[in-house]
Amino acid sequence: MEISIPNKHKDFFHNVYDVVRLIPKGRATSYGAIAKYLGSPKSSRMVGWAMNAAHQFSDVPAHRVVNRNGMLTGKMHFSSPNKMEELLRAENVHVKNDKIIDFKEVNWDPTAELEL
DNA sequence: CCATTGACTTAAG
DNA sequence: CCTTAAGCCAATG
Repeated sequence: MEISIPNKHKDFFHNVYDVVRLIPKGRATSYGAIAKYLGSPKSSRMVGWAMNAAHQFSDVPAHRVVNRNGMLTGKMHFSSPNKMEELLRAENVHVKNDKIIDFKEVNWDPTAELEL
């Protein structure tokens, strides 16, 4: 029987996964930052969609990807609604009221860090 | 093919 | 900082 892996080697999704894997521990980035790094600043939603499929990969720390406001918008998509928050907290990232405290300090911009 | 939805972003108040 | 409205793009029905 065939494996249910939806994709192969398109680009956007694969690209997103690569960037997310590069996010340092204890850091976080936003969907828009990734989208912008990929050349489509307006495709922030697509990044989120890609992350939804990213759960198939163990190397993609989706918990390090939050929205621009530092809010854990995707927490409900994890195995448990609290899983994302715990993962972040385990990396010394303080989360309060479903959003990252001092997000500006833990924010990791691929465009700046990777110096495209 | 058209309509709806969504792990978003930006702008305006 | 919070709310509302509009824009954007692909997947899904």
